[in-house]
Amino acid sequence: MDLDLRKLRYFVAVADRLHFGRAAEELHIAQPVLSRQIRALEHDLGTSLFNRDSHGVTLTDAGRQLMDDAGPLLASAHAVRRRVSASALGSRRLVVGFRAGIPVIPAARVFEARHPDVVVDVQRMEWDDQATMLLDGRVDVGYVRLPIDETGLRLTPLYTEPLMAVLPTGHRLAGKDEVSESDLAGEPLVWHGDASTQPTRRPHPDSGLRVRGVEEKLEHVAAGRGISFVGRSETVFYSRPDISYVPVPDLPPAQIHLAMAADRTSPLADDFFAAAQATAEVTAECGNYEMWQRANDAVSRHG
Amino acid sequence: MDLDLRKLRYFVAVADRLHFGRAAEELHIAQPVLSRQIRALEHDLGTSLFNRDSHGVTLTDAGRQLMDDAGPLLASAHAVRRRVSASALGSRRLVVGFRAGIPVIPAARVFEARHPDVVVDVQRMEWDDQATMLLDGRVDVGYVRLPIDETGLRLTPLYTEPLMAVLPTGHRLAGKDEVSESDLAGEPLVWHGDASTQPTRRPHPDSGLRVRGVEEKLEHVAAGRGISFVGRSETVFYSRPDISYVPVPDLPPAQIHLAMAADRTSPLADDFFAAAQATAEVTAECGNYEMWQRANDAVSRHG
DNA sequence: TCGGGCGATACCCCCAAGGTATCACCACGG
DNA sequence: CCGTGGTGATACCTTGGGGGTATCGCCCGA
Repeated sequence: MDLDLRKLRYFVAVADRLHFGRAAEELHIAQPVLSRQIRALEHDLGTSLFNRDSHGVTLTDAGRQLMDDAGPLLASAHAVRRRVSASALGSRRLVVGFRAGIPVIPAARVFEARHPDVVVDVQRMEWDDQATMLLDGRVDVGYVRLPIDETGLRLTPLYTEPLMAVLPTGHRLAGKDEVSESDLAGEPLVWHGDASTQPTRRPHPDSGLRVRGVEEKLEHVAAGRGISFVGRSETVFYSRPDISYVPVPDLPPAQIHLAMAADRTSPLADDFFAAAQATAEVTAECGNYEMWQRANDAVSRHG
Repeated sequence: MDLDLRKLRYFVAVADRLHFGRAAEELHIAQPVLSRQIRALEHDLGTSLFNRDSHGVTLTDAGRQLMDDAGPLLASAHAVRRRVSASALGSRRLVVGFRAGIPVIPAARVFEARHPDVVVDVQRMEWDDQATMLLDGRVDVGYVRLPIDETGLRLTPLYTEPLMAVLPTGHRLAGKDEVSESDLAGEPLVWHGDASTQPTRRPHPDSGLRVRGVEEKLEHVAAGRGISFVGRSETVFYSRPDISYVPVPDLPPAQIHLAMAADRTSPLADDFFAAAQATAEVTAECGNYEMWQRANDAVSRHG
């Protein structure tokens, strides 16, 4: 009658590896049990999900369809459990996710003014888990950078910011007012999974270093292992003496969106949405290094 | 470990009725079983979901939260099962839902030109099930009318159409070129659940007749039991001699959106989206009675 | 031809979901 | 003040399914 989420989880494990033995090991159950559970799921759905050839295990059409759907469904179930647990503790709390460089403070202030009893908790996200964290309820609402798989999400554009090249301070282009993409054509690239900071197709997409967070990226660039790109706001919050940032005006700007799980209704999250949209200008301006300099200059002149 | 969807379904039954015995009856299980299952669910979630006072059963905060989330989750699970079954049959088929008066043909033609092997199936929806049908997979993509609860849905605006008053042919205003809302202020109203055709607040919202489909609405209006409103396109597809339609320019127009479940990824549905957006103009124009008259006149002149 | 890898089968145990009978509690009427 | 009916919880039984181990059947490569 009802879909069995345990079996679904087992199915995902097998479909990921296309190998019953290793999937069973991963799930900490015996292989025959897994075989039987998958058979039961197939019986339940009235169709076979795997082709068991002598050459190995492959997905059927139905299996592929189930694979597409299983992830979001399991994530939703996880999110439900998480939210119920949270509301059981009576916690008036909103978890806001953000990508590196995006300040949550402006919107949080406005939000907390309207909801003095709610604590805004922040949680940094990376390119490869921003969607998952929203879908499985680890964050209630998040500032995300495009591109993102918007399956199961509700996105609202907030603002854009220009991209900057990340160069070691000693680099030949380090002092320039701006560079073009072609100026950097020959440089080795420190890859970030986030395609928003991947300008155009490079000849060898798997050559060079792959990093996950900004700090690692900067570390590699500072060590001279390559160059990279970041959104302008990151230059404010991650400034270091051995790194230079140079605008690259001919690259399309990075898009910052606000996102939440599409299958939810939450007055708190809605109000945070409103607060974030109201403060989008301010939030964007926080990423403007010139603005901070002008402000600092004004203070020091008056000091 | 995993949420048990059967227990979740049981929970919804109890929460709907706030009565264990009747919920058990509805579920076709014995009442003690239901009590035990709910206890197990509460234990699993680590919190109580119901307050069992001597005065009856009420939801706790956690229970309310779970109630908000349970419906969409169960609908998603249902949708997954449905889609897997469909793809098991190898059926290249896309089910398009539509509200009364909205022609699917223009978009379907464009879509079928690109996917000759896919059959476009159509399914009429009413105001009260349009969201559910999209969420539980009975339709893959749908033309919906606002307002709609967009939880779990992805909406794209297509076009708007003016509202028309529905009057019996003998009505004092039946022949007019247009009427204003105030002209109709005293008339009894045939209520449609769909608020898109409910102009402003009426003094007694539960007075008068309540209907579900257009045909029933027209039947009542024709019988002189009241007046009503519809989108302009419905006047084309539901024209009858005993009913007159009169434009009401001072009412805000009805909004037609295209919708699909947000937790899905489907190339077929995406292509239908594209086709529907490309043919939005034509689709809207199909609802223009004047256009059809001009076309008919041209044919008869030439015939 | 034979051994190794892999999924399926056979056969156990045990827990949980289903059932029935009954209890505990409370509101309410006589 | 005491039955009485309604409601959820408890006790106890049966059964199906999820967990395990041992083993088979099959195919492939040495």
